[in-house]
Amino acid sequence: MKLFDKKNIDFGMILTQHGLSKTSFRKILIELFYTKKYSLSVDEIITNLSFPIDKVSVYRALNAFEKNGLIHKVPDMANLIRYALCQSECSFEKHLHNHAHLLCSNCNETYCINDFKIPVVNECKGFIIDNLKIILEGSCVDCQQSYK
Amino acid sequence: MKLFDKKNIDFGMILTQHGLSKTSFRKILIELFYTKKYSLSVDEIITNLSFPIDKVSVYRALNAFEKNGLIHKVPDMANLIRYALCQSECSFEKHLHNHAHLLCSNCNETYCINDFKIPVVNECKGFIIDNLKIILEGSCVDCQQSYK
DNA sequence: CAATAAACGCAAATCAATTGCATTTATTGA
DNA sequence: TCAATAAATGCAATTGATTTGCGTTTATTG
Repeated sequence: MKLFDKKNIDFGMILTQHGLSKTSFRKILIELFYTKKYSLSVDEIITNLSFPIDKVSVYRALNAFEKNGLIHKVPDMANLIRYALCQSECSFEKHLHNHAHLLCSNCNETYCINDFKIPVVNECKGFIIDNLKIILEGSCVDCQQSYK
Repeated sequence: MKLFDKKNIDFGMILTQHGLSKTSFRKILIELFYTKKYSLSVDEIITNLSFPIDKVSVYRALNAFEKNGLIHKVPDMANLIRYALCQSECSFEKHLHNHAHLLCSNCNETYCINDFKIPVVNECKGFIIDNLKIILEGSCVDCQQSYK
C-alpha cells in the first residue's frame, strides 16, 4: 500500500526544501521514513540501517527533521517516542499536529487520523484547548486478519 | 470545589479496601491525592510532604496504588508521568482508563472527561481500539479568568 | 506477641535523551 | 573550483526519570 514510488523521489531535494543539509546519513534517514510505512523509534532506525551510526546522530537528525517540519513525534502508550512523516499540511513555519494517531500494538503501524475532531463533551466547557495528544492503540486490519 | 470532606474519609480504610497495607506514609499519600484536586508528579508529591521521604518509596507506593486501582497515570504533553485518583468505576480487577484528560498548562489541574466518546472517523474503519491516551492541553476556566 | 510478609531507605544500576568538544563533512561565495 | 565558514558527526560524559538489590524497619496475621 505504498503511496509513492521510491525511484521518483529526490530525497536530497526534500531535505533542501526543508532547510536541512544533505548529508549522506540524512538522505538515507529520510528515505527510510518514506520506505517504512509505519512510525519509527530511534532503535528501529538503527536496526534498519546497513551501516553503523551513532545514536546521538540519530537523535540530532530527528530533532532537526522535526524542527523543520519533516517529521513529528508519535508517542506510544508506553511514553516512548516514535517519529512519523508529517502530512503535507506541515511546513517549516507551522506544524499541524492536532490530529490523532492509531497505533497498532502488533505491527507498530501508525495511522494518522486527519479528520479527527474533538468531540464536544459537557466537561470541556470553558476549557481552551491548545494542544492535543491522542493515541488510540489497538489492532489494525492487517493484524486482525492475520489472527484468523 | 472539593467533592468531599476530608474529615469524613477513612484513608486507612481506602487502602485496605484496595489491598494495600496501611503504612503511615501511604495513608498520607492517599490523603494528599484526595486533598489536591489536580494530578501529581513524584516531585510535587515530595514537595507537598512535611517530612523527608525517599523518592524510591514514592515510586513504589505509586506503582502499588496504580496496580490496585487507586490511581492511574496521567501523562502530560512533555511525556512526564503524573498520577491522578481513579474514578469510582476503577477497581482492583479492572482499570477503566479509557477517558480523556484535560490538562491545564498553567496550574497543572487535571480534569477527567468521562463522557468522552471516540468520534467515528473515516480512517478508523476496521481498527479495533483497545486503549486510549487522550490529553487535551490548554487553559482551564480559572486560569483564563486570572489573566483578565 | 511471635512469625511472616511487606514497605522503607540507601546505594547503585538502567534507560532514554542531551550536551560538550574535537573532527569531519557540507555549504557558500569569490 | 577552492578556500572560508557553518553544520553535522562520533565519542565520552552527563542528565533525569525510573528501577533494582538488599539489609533494616514496620505492618499484618494467627
